[in-house]
Amino acid sequence: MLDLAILGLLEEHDLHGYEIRRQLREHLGLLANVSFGSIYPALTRLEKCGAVVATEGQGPEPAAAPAAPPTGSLSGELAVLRARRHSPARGRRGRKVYRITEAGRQLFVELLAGGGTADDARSFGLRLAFARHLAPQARLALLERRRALLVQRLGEAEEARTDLDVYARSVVQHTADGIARDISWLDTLIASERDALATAGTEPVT
Amino acid sequence: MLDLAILGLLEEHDLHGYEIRRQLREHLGLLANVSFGSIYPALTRLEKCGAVVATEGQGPEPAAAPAAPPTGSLSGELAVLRARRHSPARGRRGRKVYRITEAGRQLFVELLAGGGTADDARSFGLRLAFARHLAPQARLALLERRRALLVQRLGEAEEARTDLDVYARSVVQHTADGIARDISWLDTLIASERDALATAGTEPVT
DNA sequence: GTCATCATGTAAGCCGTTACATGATTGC
DNA sequence: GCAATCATGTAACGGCTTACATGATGAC
Repeated sequence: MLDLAILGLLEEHDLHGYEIRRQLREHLGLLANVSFGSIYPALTRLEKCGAVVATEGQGPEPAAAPAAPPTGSLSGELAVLRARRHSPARGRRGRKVYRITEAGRQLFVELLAGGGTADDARSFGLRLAFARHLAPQARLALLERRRALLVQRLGEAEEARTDLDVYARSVVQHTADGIARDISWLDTLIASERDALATAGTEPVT
Repeated sequence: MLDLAILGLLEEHDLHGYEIRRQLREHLGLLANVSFGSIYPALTRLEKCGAVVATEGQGPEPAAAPAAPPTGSLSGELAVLRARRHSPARGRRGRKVYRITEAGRQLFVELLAGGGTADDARSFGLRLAFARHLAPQARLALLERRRALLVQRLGEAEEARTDLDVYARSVVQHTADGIARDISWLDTLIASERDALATAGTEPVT
């Protein structure tokens, strides 16, 4: 799951571990408190399996900065600014900057589409947050798979409507309501995906 | 966290491991899929530290069944029925039936009140589900602590309102809405707790 | 010169999972 | 006799956390 997040960030721009962590805490509310103890080993692992390469941060980092405007990714630009902020002097210790490879991109899409067996809400939220990188049909599939799962859960939750005291009942009820809410959220997302797909047929997107 | 759940169930009636698992899957939607691989080690651990004792399931289980009506716990009675259903012949292999001890009860209340550092939703849900066993003020404290935490989280989520594409934004937004919803749920619970406390002052409960 | 921040990493441990091994009882 | 269910346990592993160790850089 962390792998997915890391690859997702690297997909947009090269980063070093420390920065990855900050980005995670900052604009992905999910996966706040990930710690270095998770990130660095994950990066090492990803490097070992060829999904990323470490470019030793030498030179004035020719890859990330110069081509800033056309990326369309504001967060990318922010990251560059932040990275630059303190580095007129350059170098700044080891600072291993990682870049995603073609293999990494493949792995990313695979994880994104649901290859991993992870079923939890965080996992799904993360996938959806990066859904832009997914093909429209894959995106739709992701949403519908999740929807089906939640519908099933809701069914189970309702069938478990046994006795229970006030507090337990309240918890169960609130949880069930939450699932229902998630489902209708998914419904709107699915609808807009369908729309996009339909209009794409008649009027191709740029 | 599992300890808490186990102690909570044992608080109401003696059970063996297999049955504990079923009860968890059945009417606690949270903590479904807990597996034997977790439960048995947990029971062993709890036994070792004196929180529960294993009564070897000998004899016609004199503790659980005869005193059924006054428990007020419907789920308890169901469990007894289920346990009896297949056991006119008695014995049924080892079947270690566990009973909670005084020390266990203490540990339970401690865990329940929030001694453990666990901050996640499941942990809280579990605690609240067993909140009946908590003193009114402790219950209120639990709710308010949770509320405070969620308010803080919500603040962080809103401040992280950076760029982000449609999908990521939707996830963040949905998450934030969920937190807001949780908070207002807590508000109703807190209000009714306060009510109960206030009326208890003027008109003592039986 | 010293403190905060940036930056990378290792080690130990927790808490849970899956998969495996074992065996009794009951129903057909 | 055989399969399903009940019942208990062990072993290996996974993923993430905390705490620790290290060191460079820049601000004051």
